[in-house]
Order: sequence, then C-alpha cells, then structure tokens
Amino acid sequence: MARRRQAVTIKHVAADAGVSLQTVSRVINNEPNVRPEMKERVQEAIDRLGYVPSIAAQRMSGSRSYLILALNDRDRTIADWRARQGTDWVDQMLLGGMLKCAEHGYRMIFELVDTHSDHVEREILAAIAALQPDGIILTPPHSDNPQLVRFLAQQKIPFVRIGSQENGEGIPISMDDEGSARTATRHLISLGHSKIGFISGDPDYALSGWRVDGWQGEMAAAGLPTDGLLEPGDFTYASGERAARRLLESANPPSAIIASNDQMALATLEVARSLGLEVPRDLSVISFDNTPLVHFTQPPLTAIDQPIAATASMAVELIIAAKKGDPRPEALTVISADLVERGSVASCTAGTRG
Amino acid sequence: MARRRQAVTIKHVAADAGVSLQTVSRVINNEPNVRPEMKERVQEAIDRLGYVPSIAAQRMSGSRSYLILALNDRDRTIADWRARQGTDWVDQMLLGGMLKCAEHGYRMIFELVDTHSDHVEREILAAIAALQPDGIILTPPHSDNPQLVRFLAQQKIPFVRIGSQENGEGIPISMDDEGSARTATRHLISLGHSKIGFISGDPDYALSGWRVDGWQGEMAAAGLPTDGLLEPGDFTYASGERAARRLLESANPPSAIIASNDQMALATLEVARSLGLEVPRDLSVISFDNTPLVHFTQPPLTAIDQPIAATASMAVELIIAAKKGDPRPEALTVISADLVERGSVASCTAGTRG
DNA sequence: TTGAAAGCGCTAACAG
DNA sequence: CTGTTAGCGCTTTCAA
Repeated sequence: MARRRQAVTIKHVAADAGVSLQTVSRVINNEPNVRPEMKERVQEAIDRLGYVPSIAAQRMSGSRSYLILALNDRDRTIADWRARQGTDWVDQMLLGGMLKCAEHGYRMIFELVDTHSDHVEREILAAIAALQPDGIILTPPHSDNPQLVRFLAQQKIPFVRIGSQENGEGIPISMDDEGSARTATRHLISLGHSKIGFISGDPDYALSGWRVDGWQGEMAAAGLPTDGLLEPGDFTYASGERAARRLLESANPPSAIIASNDQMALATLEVARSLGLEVPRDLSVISFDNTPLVHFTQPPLTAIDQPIAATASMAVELIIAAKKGDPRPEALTVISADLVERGSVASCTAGTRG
Repeated sequence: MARRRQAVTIKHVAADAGVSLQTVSRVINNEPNVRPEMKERVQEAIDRLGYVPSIAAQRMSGSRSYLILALNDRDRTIADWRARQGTDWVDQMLLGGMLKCAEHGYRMIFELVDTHSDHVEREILAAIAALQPDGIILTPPHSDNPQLVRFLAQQKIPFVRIGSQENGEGIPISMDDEGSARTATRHLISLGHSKIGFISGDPDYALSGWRVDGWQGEMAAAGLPTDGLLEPGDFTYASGERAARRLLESANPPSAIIASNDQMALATLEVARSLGLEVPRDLSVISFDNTPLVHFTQPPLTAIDQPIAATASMAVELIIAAKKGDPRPEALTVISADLVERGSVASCTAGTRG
C-alpha cells in the first residue's frame, strides 16, 4: 500500500489563510491570544478546505490523544455476546459514552481485559502504550480490582471507576445500587409485602453487596425480619434458579422476591411457574438492571433500571474535565436509577398461600 | 495536564539491545533481513522493557494506523440502543470484528453516520482525516449508498461492503440472503406448506430484495403461486403487524409466514394470537436474523441466523489482506447462514383452517 | 498577538 | 544484513 498522507494539513490551511502554523493551531485548540479577525480568517480556510486535524499528529506532539479507553471484563463480555440473550451493557456504554465523546471530538475505544489474570497490568500497559488514551473507564468488576486501580494510579492517567464507592485513586461513579434496592423494597412494603426475599449477585462485584445492604436496611427500617430471606446468586440463570427454589420451597416462603439481575429474575419466574405459583398473584418479583429481556417475560418484569448510558456519559465528562485540569468532584458521583413498573408486582394478599 | 511521553520507546529498546532503531523497527514489523540472533536479542529487550509501539507514531511515519473504522447507520443504531429491545447487531460486529482485529494488533473504532444526510461525505472525510484508518467496514444501508461508495473509492482506502452484492468499488461480502430465504421456504414446503406468505423488509436495504427473490425463486421452483402472499414491511414491529394482518385476514390466508426480521415475526405472532390462531398448530412462522428476542417469544421462533460476527470477522481479514497488498477476492465472499429450528414451525395440516 | 524552531516516536528510503 | 538520514503533522517552547 502506498504511504498515505493527510490530504489537507495544517500547512495548507496556514498557507491558504496567510498565517503561520501556530495561529492555525491556536484556532483549532481554541486558545487565547488570537485576534477575532484572524480567527475568523483561519476558520474560513479550515471550512473551505475541509481540514480536520490528525489525531495521530496531535498525540505525537501534544498531550492529548482524543482517545478514551473503556475497559470491560473479557470473559463475561464475550460470553454475553455469544449467548445472544440481549445483554445490552456494551450497547448502553456506547450510547452514553461514545455519543458524549463525539460531542467533544473524542473517540471511545473498547477493550476487553481479563480481570483475574496475573498479567492484567501487562495487558493494560500495552493498551496504554499503543493508544496513549486521555482517560480510562473502568467497569465492574475491574473498578474494584485493587491491583488494577493501583497500577492505573501510577500511570497518571485520569480514570473513572464505574460501580465503585470505595475511596482511593480514580474517580468513582456509582449507580446508587443501595438506594435502588431500598426503592424496590419500599415499593413492595408499601403494597403490603412483609416477607421479601432477596437473591444477591456475584460477590466479585462490589455492587452486589450494596444491593443487599439497601434491602436489609429498608427491611430493618420497617421492622421486618430478613432471616432465611437472603439467598446467594452470581448473576447466572442457574444460580437464580437454585436461589429461587430454596426461597420458595422453604417452610415460610416469601410473597415477593427481589433478584439482583434480570437473568436471576427470569429464573425466579420459571421456578414460580414450576411450583404452580402465578406471578404476580401469588408472588411479586422485582429485578435489577432492566435489560431487554424484561419486555419479553411472562409477565413483563417490574425492574430497577441500571442507568448505564447516563453513567458512561458522565464518566466521559469527568475524564474530559480532569484532562482540562478541573478538580475532581469532591463527593462521589451518583447516578440515580428508576423503578420501571411492569406486570410482575401486585399487592400482597396476605394469607392466600401456605 | 502534563505532557505525557511514551514510557519506553524504540530508542530505549535499541539502546538496551545495542542495535539501531531501524533494526528494532524491523523486528517489530516482522520484516526480513534480520539475523535470527539479532532478532532474538531485540525481542528480549522488548520483552524485558515491556515495549509496545505507539500507534500514533507508527501512523505518522508509516503507512499503517492499525485502526479499522466500522460505520453504522446513526439513526437506526441509536434508536435500537434506546429501545433496549436487545438488537445485538453492534455486539455481534464487535464480537467478530474487534476480536479479529485484536489478533492482528489492530483496533476497531465504531462510528455512526447519517446515510441520508447530504453531508455524508464530510462526516466520513472528517473521520478519515482524524483517524487515518487502514480500512473501513460499511454496513447496510451504507454498503449500497452509491454516493458514499464512490467517495470512498476515491480515497483509496480499502473498504468492505457488508450485505452487498453489487459489483463495483470496494470488497462486497454477502450473508447469503437469497440462499437463506430459499432454505426457509424449502423447509416449509418440505413440511407440506404450499401457501407461504412473505413479509419483506425496508427497501433501503438491498438485502430486503434478495430475501424476497429467494422466497419467490423457491416457490416458483416448486410450482407454487405467490399471488397475494407478499406484503411489504420495513423492519419495524408496526409494519409487521400491518402486513401480518393483511395476510391472515385475506380470503385465502397462508399456513406459514416468513418475516424478513425478528421484530416483524414477533408482530406476526401477536396478530396470529389476536386472531385466535395457535402457532405453530395453525400457522408456522420463520423469522430472519435470529436476534435475542427469538428466545423469548411464545413459542420461541425458528429463525434464519444472520452470521454477523463471522461476517465482521471476515471483513477485517479482507481489509488486512488488502492492506498487505494481497489481491482482493475474485468472487463475492459469501458467509452462509443456518436455519435454527425452535418452536414456531410445524407440518401443514391442510384443511384444518377455514 | 504572532512566528520560528525543535522535536514527539516511528518508518521509508537509501547507503554501507 | 545493518545503520543513517529525513521527515510524517502537529504542539510546545521561546523569541519577536
């Protein structure tokens, strides 16, 4: 292949406008100390020639690459893609992150990384060296991988940790998992439910714990017991099935179950059906995440929406702000989540069962 | 922000190995004319220092950017993302394209473009100027946008047109839409169906026509009429609903319907239910694409799988090959698609219906 | 407020 | 086979 050169470079613009390269550079980067008339003249030349700066060249000399790296867990992401069950985490990240990047002239690059591997650092170092990104977005479970977080801090690249509350390096953003769990629990309590079961998520994800905390906190606040109502899961359908079965086959089964993600809620629906329970008449179910499948279940699932797009968008904003030298937010950034009501919740008709 | 320099550059490696920059460069790029022992010595230094070339610098001097641009339709993609119905086209593109890129040290960058806009060229030129990608992947409906295709050809960048059969510039890859439609039709005919309705897709997409062709061809081959059995759709649920209703409420309704995508098949299922028809007993349905929702319908949909991941993977390979100077494939590259049997098809029990 | 010079990290072209 | 030289397009000094 022929050596491809930039069609129109800063030189062409400078020549066309009759100014120096620097002046053009200043206009591109919106720097001060350019007379309005100069600026206008240059801008005209830029438009006329259709000039767009090469990010490679910008990166070579300057401090910005206009690239933001989004790191996701390799195994889980690939497994989700292959399963074709509609998990849309990546899509929502793109929706929020990519579009926000575009607004600012940045691009988002996706990268998959093994969080458990002992050479995480090498993998990431390679990506950093190759791309020289202006910032990095960490998603769960990377966000809480201490090795990784420590390593990134050393690299002095701004990074956001999505789904993280821990103090320490990097900018944490949380999707208010605890608050959402409280919302879901309160919703059920207000409908008369008092035995509310909870299926937790993968303990690798810090947010799993926060969701449990929210449920427990709200139950406690209402003076309701939680003994025997918490079952561990790991976000898989199979784990949800096991957990739901234990909950529903116990001597004192709950009238409502909150599942920490949609797959486990789907499993709960299935177990309920197999036990002859009708949802929501005999059992109310609330799920977390609000992924596509909630539309297709029988009945459609009432769910806590996980505001991934809004969070990714905010992550990009925080990185760009950090890059500009703005101070990082004093407080934890929390993106609130809504409860989306569908058909899987009803009032508790106490005494109807067992 | 401080000016960030590469931590370890080719210079460090050269010094460490006691050779010239050029030799290191040759080793990195796997070029000939390096003695094995030299190569080994350099490789050791690279490993020891954890050196990774900066793609920005590689792009600046060389002819490669190690970036491949994947262009998708802006409106439809964003609409799909927002709808959160589980359309996983983008995910499958990433699964196939991104992973294949990674194998070769390339990265894939996603970009959304308005195909109908009159400044498509400007948008794309901007992306090309900024990124200097080594290749571009066009997806429908961009693949058949003549303005765009002509423009890209002028840029002398290798580009693949997914879902395209037309001759002309660029490397076309087809997912065998006509063949798949034939497969689906043949499957139904073999089960005794003779009145097989077809709901076509958005005419903006060339593949819509090929799917119709396949159905018509196979029907003709079997000596079956198609009058009144073709209804136009545009890939939306609403259009599928209209089309299914017309088909099923006609005086001489089909015993089977092939819908050109899953959304329209879903609509068909709904219309059938509203008409008191049971699927598959009273009506067989085959859908196209095999997106996530096929798992969740009642019954699960038998569908033609659209091999997006395999196609994206192949697209990347073809671009990298073209970049290396390999001749482009003489024949059209066709990725074959499979029929995935689920629960929406049964033998035709002729005469069962009115 | 503007311009000239230097160099980012790497490869192409050529010389040895 | 290996090394030297000259940039790629841009921003950062620094000087005017």
